[in-house]
Amino acid sequence: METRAGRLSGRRAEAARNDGVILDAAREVFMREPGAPISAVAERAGVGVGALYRRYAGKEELLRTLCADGLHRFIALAEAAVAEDGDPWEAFAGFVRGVTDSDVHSLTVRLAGTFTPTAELHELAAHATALADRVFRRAKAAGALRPDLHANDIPMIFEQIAAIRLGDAERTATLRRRYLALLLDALRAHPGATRLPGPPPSSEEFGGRWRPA
Amino acid sequence: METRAGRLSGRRAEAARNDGVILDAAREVFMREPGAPISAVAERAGVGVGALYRRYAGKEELLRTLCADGLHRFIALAEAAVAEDGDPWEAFAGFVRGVTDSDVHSLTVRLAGTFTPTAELHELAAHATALADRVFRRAKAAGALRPDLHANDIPMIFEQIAAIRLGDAERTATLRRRYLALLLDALRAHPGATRLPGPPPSSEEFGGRWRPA
DNA sequence: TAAAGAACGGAATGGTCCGTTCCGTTTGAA
DNA sequence: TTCAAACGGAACGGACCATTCCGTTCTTTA
Repeated sequence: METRAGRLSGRRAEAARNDGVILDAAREVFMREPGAPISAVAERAGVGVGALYRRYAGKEELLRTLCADGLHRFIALAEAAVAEDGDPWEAFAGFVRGVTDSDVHSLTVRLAGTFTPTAELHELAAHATALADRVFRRAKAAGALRPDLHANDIPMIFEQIAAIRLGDAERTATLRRRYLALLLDALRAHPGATRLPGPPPSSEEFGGRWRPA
Repeated sequence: METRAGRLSGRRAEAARNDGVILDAAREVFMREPGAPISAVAERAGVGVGALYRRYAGKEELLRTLCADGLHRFIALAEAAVAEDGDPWEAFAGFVRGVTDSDVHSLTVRLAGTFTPTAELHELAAHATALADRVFRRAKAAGALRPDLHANDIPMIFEQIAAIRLGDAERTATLRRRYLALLLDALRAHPGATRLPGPPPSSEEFGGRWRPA
C-alpha cells in the first residue's frame, strides 16, 4: 500500500494512488478498444465510476489526457534518438522499435478520431512530427534508408505494426517485434529493392484524421 | 439462380437487381466498418430495411453470407496461383497482390469475430488455408522466400495491409500497393536479411479468433 | 468521542443507437 | 379489378453507456 504516497495516509493516500491506477487502466483499456465504455476503465482500475468523474470532467477530457500523455512519450523517444550520436541507422531503428514497444501509436493517432483536439494537442503533435522527421532525415542523409522512402511513410509503418494483435499483450508485443524486423529489413537501403509505387501520404492526408471541433 | 434480370420485368426485376445491389452495399459498408448498422447498408443500397430482411433472416446471416463470399474469392485467387506453372515467386507475389487488391482479408478474418460461424464456414476456411499453404510452400521450396518465414506469417501480412486506410477507397488501394511492395521486398530471400525474432503465429492462435457458438 | 469533510462504490437516470417487426403503398400479373 | 409480391420506412423494444446522485466508509479535527 505504501507507494509514492508515503507521506499521505488514509483517504488522501488512496486518492493519490488512484490517480495513477486510473490513468494506467485507461491507457490499457483504450489502447485495446478506443470505443470502450468508461465503466470498463473503472472496473479495470478496481474503482467506481465516481472516482473517475471526480478527476476528469468527462470521457473526452480523459481521452485528451491520454493522447497528450502518448505524445509526450513519443517526443521523449524521438528526442533520445536525436540526441544519440552514433550510427544514424541504429538511432532510427531504435526509435522505431521504441515506438513499437510502447505502442505509442495506439495512444495518439488511433485515439485522434474519438475526441475534439485542443490547441495544445496540435502543438504537441507538430513537435512530435518535427522530431521524428529529424531522426528520419539523418538516417536518410547517411544513405541507410532506401531512397524512395519518404518521412511520411513512417507513420504508416506504425499503423501497420499497431494492427498486429493476437493473444495477450505479451504475445502481441513479440509478434510486433517479428514483423517490425521484417519491415526494417525492407526500409534499409539494399540492392534488391524494387521501386515503391504510388506517392507516400501527404501531411494534409494525415491532418484529416483529427476530428474537427 | 438467374442473375440477369433481362427476362424479368417490374417488381420481379427490381427484386433480382436488388439482390446484387444489397450484397454489394453490404460488402462495402461492412468492409469499412464491421460494426455498422443494418440501416447503413440499406441506405447505401438505396433500399428500405424491409428489402433487406426479406432476403436475410437477420444481421448475422448477412454477415455469414458475406464471409462465405469472401472465402470463395480468396479460394479462387489461391486456386489460380496454384494452377500457374511459371515462376513460383511470381505466383506467390501475384496471389498476395490479388488478396490485397480485393481486400479479401477484411471480408473474412476481420468479420470473423462478429458472428458465430457455421460448419460450412469452417470448411471453407480450412480449404482456403490449405490452398494458400501450397502457394507458399512452392515459393519456399524454390528458394524464393527468406528461410525464416513460416506459412502462418502470411495471414499476418494481410492483416497489416488491411490496416492501411487513408482517404477514399482508391487512395487506400494505392497506398496498400505501396506498402505491399515494401513487404514483398522483405519477404523475398535476400542477403541482408536479419533473422526474424519470435515464433510465427500458430494455427491455434488463429483459431481463437472465430467466435464460439 | 462526535461531527465534518473527503473520497468512494455503484445504483439510478436519461438518452442514443440499432436490430427487428409491422403496416400502408406501389406495381405488375391474373 | 383484385391479388400477391416487394417496397420504404416509421415504430417498437431492448441494449448500451455517459453522467449524476446518494448512502457509506474512512480521517481528521475539535
